[in-house]
Amino acid sequence: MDNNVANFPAGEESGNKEEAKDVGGVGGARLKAFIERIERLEEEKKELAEDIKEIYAEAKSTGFDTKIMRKIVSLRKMDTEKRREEEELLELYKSAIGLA
Amino acid sequence: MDNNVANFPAGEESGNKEEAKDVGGVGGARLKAFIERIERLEEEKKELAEDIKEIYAEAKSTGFDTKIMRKIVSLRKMDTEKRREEEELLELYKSAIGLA
Amino acid sequence: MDNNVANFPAGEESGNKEEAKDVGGVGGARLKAFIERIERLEEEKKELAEDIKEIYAEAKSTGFDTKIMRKIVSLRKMDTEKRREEEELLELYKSAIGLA
Amino acid sequence: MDNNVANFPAGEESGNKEEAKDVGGVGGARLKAFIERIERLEEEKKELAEDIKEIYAEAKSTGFDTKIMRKIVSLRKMDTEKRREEEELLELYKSAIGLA
DNA sequence: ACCGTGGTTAGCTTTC
DNA sequence: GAAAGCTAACCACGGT
Repeated sequence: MDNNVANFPAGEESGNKEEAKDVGGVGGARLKAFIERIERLEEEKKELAEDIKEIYAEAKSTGFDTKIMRKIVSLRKMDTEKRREEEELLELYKSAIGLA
Repeated sequence: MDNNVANFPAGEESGNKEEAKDVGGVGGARLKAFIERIERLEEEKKELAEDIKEIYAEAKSTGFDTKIMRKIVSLRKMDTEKRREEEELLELYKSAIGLA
Repeated sequence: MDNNVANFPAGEESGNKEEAKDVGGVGGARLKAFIERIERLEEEKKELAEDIKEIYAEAKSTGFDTKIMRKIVSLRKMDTEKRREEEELLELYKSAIGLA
Repeated sequence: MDNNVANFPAGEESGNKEEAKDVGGVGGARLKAFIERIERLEEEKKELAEDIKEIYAEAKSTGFDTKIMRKIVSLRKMDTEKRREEEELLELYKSAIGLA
């Protein structure tokens, strides 16, 4: 068994092998679509990262200490995560004692 | 309201240091605004990361090998970056010879 | 002898470059020493990881739910880290207002 | 007082479920012991990681390129693992032909 | 027994 | 040049 739909270099279009997994055919098209969607999202992600950087820069030019700001953001994130995990733990307890 | 790490202990308002950053005053409000903007963007960033994960999952369930896909995306990104750097270099050349 | 990835191709011993990092000479010996120290420590680290695994296994065979245990450990670690970060933040504040 | 995540909400002590895991009773003590053993080991693990970092730092200050060093360590590890797997395979062969 | 998921770790990038 | 945060590969575990 192999899921080699994604096999590439693929010279000739012909069905030179019954194992040929649609290289360059519709599978290739689908793959391309997937990859382009991913790339688009990664592009957006990168832009957000840059926006964040800019905010820090702006804050800094306003006189704030970015190191402190980062620490604050980090602590608040930890709070959030902690609460989330505590809720998960509670769920876990409940299912452990058959209260799920 | 909840965990206001961003609310300051804020001792004396006085300018005990000419670099004093307006602790607890209007500066606190501005800081809070900055931090919330940052948190919002980080939230969006996280969502995008999840979207990307989902696409990989979808592709996988279609039969594609995600490890290969990741490699492809990575390679294409390198191409992009390389091209971008080459263009920057070209700009540099142009400005160097007064064609900016 | 076996896998001497750390043994250098090392051509001429000569100082053909004043930046030369002593390739194949005494530098090689020092490098080897560094690498072996690292490998030893990584080995110990690996053993600790295995010990931890064993404890979880033992706990599991005693009837505990390891998933819950892992969550507890994780939460307690977060507490520790949070406290540490809060102290750092305090220091940061102090130095920011010139009380360092 | 500190963060006793490990203390249980612990409702009825009774065996309200035959699957009940002794919540809050002697099981709690055992659990606590397990968790503390784990935390101790993880602490040691962390210290080793720091030691390793220091060695890299020291090597760097001696003029070595840590990036290269990391690659070497990684390659040697692969060698080691490969050899180990080959030996396992050999053992397998031996037992297969009754030479175990 | 395998797959999928989540956690861990190491390496890279960027900041100070 | 050192330190930290972010990202991406890796691995181990639990569930099906």
